[in-house]
Amino acid sequence: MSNDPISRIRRFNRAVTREVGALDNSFLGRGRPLGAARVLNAIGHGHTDVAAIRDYLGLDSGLMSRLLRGLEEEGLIETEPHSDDARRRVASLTEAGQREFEAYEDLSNDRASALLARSPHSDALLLAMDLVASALGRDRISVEEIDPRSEAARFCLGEYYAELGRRFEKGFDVALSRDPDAAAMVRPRGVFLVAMSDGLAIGCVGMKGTGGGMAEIKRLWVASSARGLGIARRLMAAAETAARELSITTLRLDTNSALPEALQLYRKSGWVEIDRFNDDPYPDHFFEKHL
Amino acid sequence: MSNDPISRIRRFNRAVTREVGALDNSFLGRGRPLGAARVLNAIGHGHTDVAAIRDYLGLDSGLMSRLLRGLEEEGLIETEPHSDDARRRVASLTEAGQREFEAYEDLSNDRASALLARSPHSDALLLAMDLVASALGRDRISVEEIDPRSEAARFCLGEYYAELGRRFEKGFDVALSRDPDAAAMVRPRGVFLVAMSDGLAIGCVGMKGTGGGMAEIKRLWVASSARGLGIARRLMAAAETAARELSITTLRLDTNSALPEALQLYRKSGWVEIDRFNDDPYPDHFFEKHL
DNA sequence: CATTTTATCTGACTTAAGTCAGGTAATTTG
DNA sequence: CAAATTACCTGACTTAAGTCAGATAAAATG
Repeated sequence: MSNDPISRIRRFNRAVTREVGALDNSFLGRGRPLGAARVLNAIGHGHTDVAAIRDYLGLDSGLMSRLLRGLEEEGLIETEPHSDDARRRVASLTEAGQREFEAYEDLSNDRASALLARSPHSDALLLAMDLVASALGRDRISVEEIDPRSEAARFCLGEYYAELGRRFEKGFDVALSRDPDAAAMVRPRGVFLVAMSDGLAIGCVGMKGTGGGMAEIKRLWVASSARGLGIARRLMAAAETAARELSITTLRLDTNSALPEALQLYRKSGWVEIDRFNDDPYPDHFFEKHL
Repeated sequence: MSNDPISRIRRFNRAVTREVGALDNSFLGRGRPLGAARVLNAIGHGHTDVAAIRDYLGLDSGLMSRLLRGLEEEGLIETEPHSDDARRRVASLTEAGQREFEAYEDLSNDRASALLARSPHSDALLLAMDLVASALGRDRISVEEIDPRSEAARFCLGEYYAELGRRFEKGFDVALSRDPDAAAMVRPRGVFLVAMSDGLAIGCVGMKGTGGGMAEIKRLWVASSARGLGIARRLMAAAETAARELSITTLRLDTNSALPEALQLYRKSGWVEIDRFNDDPYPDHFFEKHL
């Protein structure tokens, strides 16, 4: 009765509603009703099209219109007709609006810092929060193509190397491995894909063109807090789609038996094991797939 | 920028606000404003005193009064003066009110089940939710004395034995250990204490009187999702307080080196290591503390 | 026992949020 | 190019939520 799954979820909801309730109040305390603050926030976060904001916040068009007029009168935003379609309007922050938006952001950040500061074992708490957020937001996880030298990509690679270091008995040193240079993972030679969940990178995969209709899959990683959501499968599928677009007909990859989930995924999705095709010291399994 | 702790907490808040927002709507859909539904719920959950409800929900006394009249007119609740103090009023559910309250409970349970059903790896998700709920609710964790044969106590003991099974190389079989009989952990011979966090038992400790001003500390356990919150320390402190009340002057306990956190706690809190005092096959360390 | 305090109630108000029926101007469609 | 559609705006309305100043009756206080 007190420890069954449903009670545990409801307990979680109660605990979090309290906390989030307190966090929602950060919208207050600046002398502006919640509706107006939400619109200001939406604009600050890049929702400029009035219809997009209305849709995002689920507002009636009449209410939306009034909220926009209110923010305009406060001198926080400006609106102008859309350049392509004069019926539509686009909103943007004025300088004062930008400052006000940042003040709200600071309030939210302060709440988050305060929560962190009063939590011991904050690493475990953050991991648990990541897991919950990824599970709740699983329908909104997207796979995006980014530059392998970008911040999100470097974050993923750092986590990937750290994971290998933990998994391999003798650790992992990037310098000893054949580090694929980033330029080979940019179109038209290859691609680098990340899985994004509400702004956080939770997985990645690289495809490195090697010439002659061939490419190698590298750096497949999924955050431990996001496993079991089918993300590796989605990343691999997206990589194969990109490969076809780039007229690549044969994909190869190497991996290690310390990564059994990866081995299982490859075997289940049409890859066939082949002989060693490089002298990298880490891998002990080699696969190939014809597209 | 996208993977720092503060961003991760804010991502968690966004994800959970969506979910909880959807859950809050379970209060709607029954043709009753949120305020009235919250009061009905509070009464259903045992807050009968009007002042207590007002305090719990943070409502103005005027508003509270009107909400109560509304629920009374709907035939869902009844109020009567408090028997000790006729200024105060106590509210209770009518039969119709009880049914309505249960309908709300069912809606909440359904939402929770739906979340569970669409989540793979629900064990990991539930553990993460427990951890977050315990961390957010750490200020509301209480230590309570309960019967060692009650459901909450048996849940704790089950988790404790499972934990020993995982920690000990050769597993753990209760039958081989000197299972303290429950009667020895009830006043006046001893006590059994649990740590409760918003309705969930997250830790326990037993004290078993052995006669002659002596007692043994048994079954100290804290849920993995609630470690680092100082719960073991609070449980032990509460057990010592209870021991003094029961005129016990010497406490003893046995433990195992596979439980290093426990060993460290005992050493830091005034326990001294002594020679083996029983022939139980599991323990390899023995401690004593004079009160 | 008169005074003060406490718990609740009532009436008069305000604000926020949302709904709905037109209205206007730009754009799309047949 | 007339008719329909679309995007947004405006005015009139409703509901929910909350605030505040007394009113009332019971209980506590000196």
